[in-house]
Amino acid sequence: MNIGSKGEKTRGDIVNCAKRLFYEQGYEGTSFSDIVEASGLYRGNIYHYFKTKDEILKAVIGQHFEEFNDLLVKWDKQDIDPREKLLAFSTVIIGRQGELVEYGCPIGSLNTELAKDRRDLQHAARSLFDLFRDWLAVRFRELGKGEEAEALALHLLGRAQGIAVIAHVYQDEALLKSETAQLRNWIEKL
Amino acid sequence: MNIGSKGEKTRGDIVNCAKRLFYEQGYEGTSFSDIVEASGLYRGNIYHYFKTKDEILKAVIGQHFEEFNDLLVKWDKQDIDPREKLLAFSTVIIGRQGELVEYGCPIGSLNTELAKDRRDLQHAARSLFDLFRDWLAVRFRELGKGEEAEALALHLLGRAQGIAVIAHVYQDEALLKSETAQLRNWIEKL
DNA sequence: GTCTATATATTGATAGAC
DNA sequence: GTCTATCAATATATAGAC
Repeated sequence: MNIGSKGEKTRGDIVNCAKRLFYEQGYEGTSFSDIVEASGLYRGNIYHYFKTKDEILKAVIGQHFEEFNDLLVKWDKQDIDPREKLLAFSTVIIGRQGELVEYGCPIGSLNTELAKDRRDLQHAARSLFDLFRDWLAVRFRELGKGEEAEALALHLLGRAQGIAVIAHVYQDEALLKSETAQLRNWIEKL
Repeated sequence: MNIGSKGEKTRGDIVNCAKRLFYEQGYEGTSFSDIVEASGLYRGNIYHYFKTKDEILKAVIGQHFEEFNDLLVKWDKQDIDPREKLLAFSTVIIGRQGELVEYGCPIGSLNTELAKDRRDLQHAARSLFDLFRDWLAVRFRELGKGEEAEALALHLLGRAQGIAVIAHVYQDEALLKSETAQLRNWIEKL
């Protein structure tokens, strides 16, 4: 398949469509027919690009990974100190407030769903956590945290996940903001 | 239906069976046939007690509520100071370490799943969060936290959820323990 | 209250004409 | 690469004899 071909566009349309549906309805909660309807394509057409629904999910996870990675690379190119980068991370949480409150954290909720009964797919989804964990650990090392860096990265990830879960469960934007402010305060005092 | 009748036992068997399956496989991930097989009952027999699968889930949520409530009442009857009670709460998190690492927090993962596309059922599941939130708020008020009490209760709930998500995603008991120790430390310094 | 048989819709997936 | 038709399995749910 050539770059810029029609096929590549169609494939990308399928992935972006599925990415939104999986986020809003969950993976199991989204049927193949949902993807057919939302994309406006024909069933057979989608199966031409992806042999199974699982393959679509893997492509969706790859798409998430690319987007988040681009964001992290963008921050790294900016000449700001590590603490500012950590604060930028904490801001991502409330970046799309409405979406997070309505559908939860796209990474956390996907992993939580898949870890129940599709651990094979969860291993793929976990790569999204790894991406942030590794990036955060480097930032903490730059802050002089040395051996603590890895633990601090996981701690920060956990704090962010906890905030996302509670804000999602209670559909509460104010709670999301106040908890995020506390997290930013924790970063600033480090 | 009379107390102690055979029907009540059968009904209880169905609920306990479904409770375990919903926890281990998720609600959507558990089929009616799974409940039939695991309980050893006949399809029609189960439908005799519950009109729909949703009704089974509501009964399961009620069962969770009763068990957690009994636990909180038990703690309240013990003559220990509020801080000790908060520490007891933090210990519940690691109470069944293996289970939490393997299947996640039963309350959090259920709410996260249902919030995606079954918000009606999630409202029922949220009552489990409310149970702990209210109990924690009273404990913080007893600690003299006044108006902060409600926010502290939600903060602690979020911290616990974050720890559960990360420990579950990474299947890491050591992480669960170290993060819980940090949380206990936070409580002791309050 | 127990047990069997079946209805009906939806699922993910395939075959093959164009 | 597009489009239609359909498959086999599984889902929840129901009817009704015993």
